[in-house]
Amino acid sequence: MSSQQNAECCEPTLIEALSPESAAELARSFKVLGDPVRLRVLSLIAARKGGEVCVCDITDAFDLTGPTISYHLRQLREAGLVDCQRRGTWVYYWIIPAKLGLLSQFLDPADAVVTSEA
Amino acid sequence: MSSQQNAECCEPTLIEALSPESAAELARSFKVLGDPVRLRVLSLIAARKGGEVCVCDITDAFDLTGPTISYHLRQLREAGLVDCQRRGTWVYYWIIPAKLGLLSQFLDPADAVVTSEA
DNA sequence: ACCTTGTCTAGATGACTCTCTAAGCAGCTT
DNA sequence: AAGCTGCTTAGAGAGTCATCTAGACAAGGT
Repeated sequence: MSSQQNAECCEPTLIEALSPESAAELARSFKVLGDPVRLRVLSLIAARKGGEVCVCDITDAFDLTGPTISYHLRQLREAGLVDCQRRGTWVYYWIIPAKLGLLSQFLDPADAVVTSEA
Repeated sequence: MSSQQNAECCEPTLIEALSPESAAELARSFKVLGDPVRLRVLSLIAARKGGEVCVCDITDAFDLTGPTISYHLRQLREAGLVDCQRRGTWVYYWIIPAKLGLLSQFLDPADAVVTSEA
């Protein structure tokens, strides 16, 4: 948990030459976002008032088996996009906004950086 | 060309319940971003002064065959992330910023929307 | 102690992805 | 027109992914 590597020299953005290493790392995150089920799971969590959702609520929202939802949650977890905690019988998931913000800024560095005008 | 569907009712963001259709469409875009080669190609184009890059320059930057680069460029094209034009012998590619901005805002709606505090 | 319910892991399978080689088209140049 | 270079398409193969069923683990209730 809490392994955001934001302590590097600077976050990469699209308008800078991207090293193969940064590209590989970013691609891993975007690949996890590249599945409709995972996007809907993320959205379901993000839209929830308390910011937390029980796995059973997620499973109920899809026509998929428990193990399949569990698989997708693991992908999201390993990508650092969500984290979870067991509380008694149930396991609750929540979003890690910093990670999403990082990816967002990579795609649209205009927010953070003055783009290089010719 | 110029098929940005930004004329819909409103762009989806993470903090709103995401319809399966929107999820499928967004996932298609993120999936295309989920490859290190394609990210580096995008970055290479975005970082270029004039905003345009010839395919041969892209091919030179990778240890991959021409057809493989061509395959990735097609993925990017079909996702609406880049567009291209043949000029004489060479084909030039450029980025479609609006599409990237859309994806960026989806991930970090805080820029555009006041997030729902509990 | 046992059963029930919630969640995860293991293993299998069909589908898709990325890469290559071979071949094709487009446009120069001579 | 013949050949060369730049780029794309076609088809094949190795690897990866999403899904399932079966089984295991965890926690609570009786």
